[in-house]
Amino acid sequence: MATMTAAQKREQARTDYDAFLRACPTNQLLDRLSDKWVSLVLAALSTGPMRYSDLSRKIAGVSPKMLTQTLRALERDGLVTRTVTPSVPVRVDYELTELGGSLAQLMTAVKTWAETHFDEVHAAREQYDAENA
Amino acid sequence: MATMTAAQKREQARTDYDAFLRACPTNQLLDRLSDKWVSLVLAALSTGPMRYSDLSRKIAGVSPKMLTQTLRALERDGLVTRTVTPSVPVRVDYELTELGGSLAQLMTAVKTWAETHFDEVHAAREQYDAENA
DNA sequence: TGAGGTAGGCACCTTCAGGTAACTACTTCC
DNA sequence: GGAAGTAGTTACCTGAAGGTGCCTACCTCA
Repeated sequence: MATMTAAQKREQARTDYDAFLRACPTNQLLDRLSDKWVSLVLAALSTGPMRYSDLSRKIAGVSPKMLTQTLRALERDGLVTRTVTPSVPVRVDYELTELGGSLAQLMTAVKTWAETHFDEVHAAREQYDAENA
Repeated sequence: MATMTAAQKREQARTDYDAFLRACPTNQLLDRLSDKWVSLVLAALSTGPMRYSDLSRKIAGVSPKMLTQTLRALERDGLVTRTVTPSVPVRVDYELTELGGSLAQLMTAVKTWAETHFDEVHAAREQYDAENA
């Protein structure tokens, strides 16, 4: 029948919306940026190329698993390059591509916003918390 | 003793870094933006004020729980205002503040980047997947 | 000779964010 | 009179992300 319960309609809408979101480039990029480690790796590499172990030291606290996973994802998206030098202890260098560099600039814009407006957000929070004591 | 195993040093570094990240305004903002529903609510409200039920319809698929949670967080950070009109079915309007508007503009910058570079990212992915077949 | 570095891979395990369902209290529409 | 809307709240539950530990294989330094 043509009639659906509200729950059924919501379910249908949810499925459609999920598909829409997965196809949306903005959403996909946000998924990338939102990754805790992606932003840190981008920031670390923005000063120049780095080796795997340099990264793991600079980004203290990252597990080898997540570092590898993050780097692979960035490499797949063409944001970093991975260069293997087959010397005796193998040496692997990671470097931002031009595309990766432009994304890092975007991150800088976010950073700038955060720094200039942080006081306002902080003040709003204190006020809100005080009012809803 | 002054000597620590590598694992202990990693653990220590992780704890320190976590504290550092929680204090970092950029990271806090990224946590906000990275929230799936926050970005959608911001986008929805950028066209003008909306009622609770309008939002839940426009952002199809959001559960009432998450919508409330998201709106409360945004209100707390001073990014949206919540106005209750005590008419007979109570009416609640949500609207972006000036601060929220500036954040929405930042989101627009992200959107623009995503749209202009999506093809490059997509091409890089296809190439990567082809090479690592 | 064994401890640590270099660049990860693999499998298990836990946690918690977010979804689901049910409820409020009052109203209007069919 | 019951179904649906308005604006949520509360309790419960699951799935997937991410952390931990253990492994390779070769090298160097003390």
